[in-house]
Amino acid sequence: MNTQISQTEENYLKAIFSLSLSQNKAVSTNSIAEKLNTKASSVTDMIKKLSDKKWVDYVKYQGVFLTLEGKKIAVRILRKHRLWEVFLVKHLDFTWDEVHEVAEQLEHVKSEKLTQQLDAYLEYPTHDPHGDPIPDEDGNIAHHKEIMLSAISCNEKCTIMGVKDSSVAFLKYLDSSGIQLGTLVEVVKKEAFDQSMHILFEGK
Amino acid sequence: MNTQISQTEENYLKAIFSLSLSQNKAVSTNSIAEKLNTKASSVTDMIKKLSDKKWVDYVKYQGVFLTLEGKKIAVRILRKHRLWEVFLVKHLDFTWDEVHEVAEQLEHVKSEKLTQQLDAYLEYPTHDPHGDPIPDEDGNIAHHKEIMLSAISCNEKCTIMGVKDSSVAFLKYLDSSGIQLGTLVEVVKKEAFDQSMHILFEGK
DNA sequence: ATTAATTTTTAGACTTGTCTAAAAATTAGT
DNA sequence: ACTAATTTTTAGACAAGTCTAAAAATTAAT
Repeated sequence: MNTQISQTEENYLKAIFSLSLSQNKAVSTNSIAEKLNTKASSVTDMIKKLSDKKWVDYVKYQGVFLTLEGKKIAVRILRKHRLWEVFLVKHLDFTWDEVHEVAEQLEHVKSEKLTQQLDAYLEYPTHDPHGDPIPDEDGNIAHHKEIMLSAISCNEKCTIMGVKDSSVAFLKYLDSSGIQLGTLVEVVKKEAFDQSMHILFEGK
Repeated sequence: MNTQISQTEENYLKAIFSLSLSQNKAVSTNSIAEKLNTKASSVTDMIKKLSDKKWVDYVKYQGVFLTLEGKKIAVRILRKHRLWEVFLVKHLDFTWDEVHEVAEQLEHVKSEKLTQQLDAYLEYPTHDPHGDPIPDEDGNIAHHKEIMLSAISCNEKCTIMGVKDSSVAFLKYLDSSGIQLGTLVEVVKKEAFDQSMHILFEGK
């Protein structure tokens, strides 16, 4: 019996974890397939393996939930991913829109010591460059209740703590607009017809 | 046609490169199998693929040579491996006998920018923690002619620049003896019958 | 409550990388 | 030079992960 987890398995657990955060129902086969750019049939096959290994609870046609063990694994990978992102930005001059694909590779490197030492070296960061919280060694994730900018009403002020859409294009757009994490923003005007908004920050 | 190189292919090229350094004949199927802890039949299969991709010149029953392109790839991996080793020792408190297996994983991370920035961050190191030279961006490898300690005659002094046997056990033995890279050593006595030697350093 | 649309699963096939066992080629020994 | 030992290759099989096409189950719609 193969006792070592594969990168593919890790990616599935990570995807399932992330999908289960935004809902409290079982995660559907299709949503996983979409997230991982693969086919539903491939997902079904993999789900069976993950289920055999007791990392997900699976009921045919109903989708999956992560088990406690599955969640632990997913969080560990998330932790590594975000620590590496911090490293890349803080020490290797990466911009926040460049880190993702490299961190996707680095997160699979297996070494307890590496993760711990990296964490210490970075001085135990609590958030990654996108403002997302970094799980600690025991898997605890600090999360402050975030409010979508779109939910802010007129003339309110707030600080950008993180971004929901981490696509390279969107991050680049924010950069070019001069908006960074921590930027204080004020909603000035909202167009009723398309929900686009005019915001004010640092005088612009 | 698959244009991206796999980790397995990278490991084969690296193995072939390292084997071709210690000889100037074609690298044999068996020696590769031994190095990679696999079977000769698997090596034959892989060699055919590498040959199709023009990374090795292969003549049946004669073994392989790396092509220029194959050598380039191998050297790039070696460079990454050794840069990561420096990082692990310099910044993450790894000892030189711990770095190898982690570097084996990190060396496969694909990002030009990552390698370049890491190199810059480490201030362009020329040697890894074992004293082996780090290829530069163009693949040039600095090598000073090293002399085996066993070739030193009585009462001569020399400085340890690198180690040939990088096995964990041997490195730990050196550590526990207090011998490090750069240690000045003097050969005091050589036993004629088994070539074992008594050496003196820093008073011991 | 049946039919229609969608989602999920199964069945069979393909790729990568591996293995064992047997055949072919090379090298070594006398 | 001819047999023996070794090395290398071939043939066929297997595991992981993926795909397409078709079948089964679920959900939606009238």
